[in-house]
Amino acid sequence: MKRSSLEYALLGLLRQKPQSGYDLRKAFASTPLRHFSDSPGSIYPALRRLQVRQWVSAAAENGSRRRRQEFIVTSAGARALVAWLRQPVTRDDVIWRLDELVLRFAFLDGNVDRPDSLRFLEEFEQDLAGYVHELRQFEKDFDPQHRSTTGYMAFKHGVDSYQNELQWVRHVRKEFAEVLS
Amino acid sequence: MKRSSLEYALLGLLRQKPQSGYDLRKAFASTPLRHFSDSPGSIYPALRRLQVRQWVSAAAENGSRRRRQEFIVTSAGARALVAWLRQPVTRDDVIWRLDELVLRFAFLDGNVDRPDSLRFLEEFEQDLAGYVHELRQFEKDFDPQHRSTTGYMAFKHGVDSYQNELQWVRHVRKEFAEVLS
DNA sequence: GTGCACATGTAATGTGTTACATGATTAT
DNA sequence: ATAATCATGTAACACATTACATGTGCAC
Repeated sequence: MKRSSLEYALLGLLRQKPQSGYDLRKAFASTPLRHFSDSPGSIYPALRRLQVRQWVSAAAENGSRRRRQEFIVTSAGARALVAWLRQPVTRDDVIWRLDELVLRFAFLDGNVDRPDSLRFLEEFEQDLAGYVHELRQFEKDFDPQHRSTTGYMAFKHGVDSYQNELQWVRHVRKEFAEVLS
Repeated sequence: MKRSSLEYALLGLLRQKPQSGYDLRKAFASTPLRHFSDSPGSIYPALRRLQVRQWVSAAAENGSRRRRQEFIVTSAGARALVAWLRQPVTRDDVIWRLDELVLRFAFLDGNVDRPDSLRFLEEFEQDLAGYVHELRQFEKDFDPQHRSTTGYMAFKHGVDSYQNELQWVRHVRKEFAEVLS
């Protein structure tokens, strides 16, 4: 069940617009975001996996003689994407897969309805707030003497990063809540 | 040459204090930070690799009859760690390996001198500032209509994250510069 | 005497990275 | 003509994850 986030990223992009592997590579290369490699060695095999799983289907384009295949998301693929988006947000997601949560957020639009989006953000905020609280607790308890200075600073910076993330989620959630009411 | 950051994380921790694989696992499990798994399947093989490369040496402990081996960093290992820390910071590091840069920062203490630390921070700030500028540029240029709303928000959030990171680096660099002068 | 923490490992699997490879079309 | 871009792929390699496996010492 646990698929790589690259596969979902491809699926999400293909939902927005059917395109070729090359197009997707360019999207990753030009979009300054999201840490997906534009190397053919990652994207083409991933597309192949999606195709085998029948989450996308390939249509050979013959507009030009140049070889090129566009991928489109099948209905099964769309269901899989929505299921991924609708998954409950867990504490582990917040700790280990924060990037994936942001990716899920990015694809909410057009794939799930507003109540679902709001629920996603509420869970996100809840778990993130809980984790930030834990980190603050840990920060208070531990003895700064035992750590190196830069080590301690790096730790505090980590906590601040999560705090910033939390502020963003709160802000976004409020926006969503307003529009809904 | 490109070693996994897990290996350097282990090396850095072992430099701070010789300890066993189990101790390191506990450190990863209890420290709420840095996304290293505490699974034996990652740590023990990594230690083995370090040992084969002679960056650490294992000393069997026989204080108790319980089996346990402590690892200590060899001089070659220490040199490798320092070489890793002293590497120039590149744009690619900033984009693809930000976490590794923070990890390097955490281990500066006790391994490189202040001028080297300062140089690290200067390069970090430079490259990060350049990248943030690029992102802002990209943000201005592209057409918000073509993207989904949440997609656009996620992008802006990404930029903000980098901006926050930059602020932190600037702040830390100033602290370091003051102490040095 | 049973369960828990200590302590170390291996095997299967999936997947990302890098490098290599091929060929078509367009621009200069 | 030749370089750049379009377009797709494979192979080798390293690595992380997960699950499984084994055994010791201590506390209750």
